[in-house]
Amino acid sequence: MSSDTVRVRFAPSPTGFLHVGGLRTALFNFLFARKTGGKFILRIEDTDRTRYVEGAVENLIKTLHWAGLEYDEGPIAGGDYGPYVQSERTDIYKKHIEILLEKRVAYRCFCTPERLEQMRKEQEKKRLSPKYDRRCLLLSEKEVQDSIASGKPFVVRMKVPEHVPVRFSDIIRGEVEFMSDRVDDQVLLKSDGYPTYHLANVVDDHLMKISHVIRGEEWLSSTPKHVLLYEFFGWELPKFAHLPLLLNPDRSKLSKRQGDVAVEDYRAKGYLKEALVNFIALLGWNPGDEREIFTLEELEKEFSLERVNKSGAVFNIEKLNWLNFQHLRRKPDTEVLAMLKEYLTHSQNSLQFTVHSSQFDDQYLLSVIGAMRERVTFVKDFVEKSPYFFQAPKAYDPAVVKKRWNQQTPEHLKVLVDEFSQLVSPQKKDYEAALHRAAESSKIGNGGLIHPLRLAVSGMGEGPGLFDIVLILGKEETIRRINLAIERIK
RNA sequence: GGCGCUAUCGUCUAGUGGCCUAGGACGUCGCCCUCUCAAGGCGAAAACACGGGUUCGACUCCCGUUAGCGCUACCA
Repeated sequence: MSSDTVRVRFAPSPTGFLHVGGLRTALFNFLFARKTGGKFILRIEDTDRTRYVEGAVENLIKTLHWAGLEYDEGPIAGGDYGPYVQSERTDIYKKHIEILLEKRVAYRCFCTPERLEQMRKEQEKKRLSPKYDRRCLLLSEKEVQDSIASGKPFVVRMKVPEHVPVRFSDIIRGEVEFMSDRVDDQVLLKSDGYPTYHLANVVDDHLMKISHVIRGEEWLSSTPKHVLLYEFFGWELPKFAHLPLLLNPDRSKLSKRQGDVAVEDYRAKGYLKEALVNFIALLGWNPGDEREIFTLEELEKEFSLERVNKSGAVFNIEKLNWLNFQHLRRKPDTEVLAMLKEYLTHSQNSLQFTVHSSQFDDQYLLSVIGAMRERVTFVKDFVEKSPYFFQAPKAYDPAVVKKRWNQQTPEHLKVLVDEFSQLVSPQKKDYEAALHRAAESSKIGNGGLIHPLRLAVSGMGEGPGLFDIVLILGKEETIRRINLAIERIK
């Protein structure tokens, strides 16, 4: 490229949902663009009509937007180098195929898929690496013209030069070299008139003035084909950076079967975009110091390709959970409140809220958030880990009953109810003092009352400070629950 | 099979020849705090794949072995 402006692209093919590996590739491209003041471009690689999925493009854009990775040029948004959807650029590819044909660095191939398959089988039998045998390269000009005239379907293949080293420099991996003999005469234009990835990719990257090709490591092996194509056209090579793969816990390439791979899945499970972005940024990249928690804005400032690793990284859900916890904790109350309300309205059906009718005012929810903040990883945990703030206990944890509840407990709690009943607009310290008085008059330790009370109001043996719970629930509800527990726990 | 890439605690990683008796984080375990559970604090167990070189000196450089992964389509 003549200018030194950084232009990078994320070029997914719309075959379904956005894969977390794809999001990572998109993120690194985005961060590199932001860091260098360059442009981040979205290009849709939909040249395989058989794999096209309805709505996939919209979903891709939606998911990228959710993650905060806004593109500067691309479908819908537009830009000076469009269209950004490859299926709308077929004329461009055809024009470039003509150039290659003209230069004799590409040729038409009339071989049928059946013959190709047969050929491959035989090569495999002889333990040769499968490679097109160049039969159609031997066709005379007349034979070619006749075949075209007779309407025989054909593809266009690149003519790979024999026995020359193909070298390129990868920002992450250094110098990489392949011998051209190992490179197949790759199909560039399919018989349906659509280009293959290899052609479309090179043509578009050049035409869109892409300065850095940042993509997954699975593309490293086909890069020689691309390098050759740039040479054929006489174009300057972009810089390459092949990112390490994301792996399953068993170190195979990240896939379904072993968990969720769609960004949508994580979003649906309640993961914050901040956590997911932070997590995948750390998969293959690190700042060089000991910081772990990053916002997207911080990543934009810190990122560099030089600090990207070479080896694959296992997608470790435990750390993602921890990051979700960290990012959730850092959110202001008002934001958490909005998320909690959103969650509550969507889960109304499965829960029967019995506290304070079915509506919880902001003040109430805010106090629940304050009490549970240190104890939740997901927004849903506010309800799942402390359901007692939303409904009276339906059952009492048997293990806790066994440990904290004895024959005298109901008597002691009755004394406590008396003490609580006399309180007027009690504060936390008032409940505490009342409990102390009740314990004293029953001649038991505070713990003998605290634990049963916790069980009575929450049904479980864990949670925020007991007096925080009682204060949040309020005097009436607390007394109601104590009486309920006395009736129900035997 | 061929070609290519990779190789530090279970996992993510720091480390660019002496600072390494290898640092941090997640997870695990223990202790402290404490009405419980968390959070927090403190601490523990836990790694340089192997073998050769190069060098006064290798986790770091080179070679080989092994292992893992990727590619090997008219898919991207």
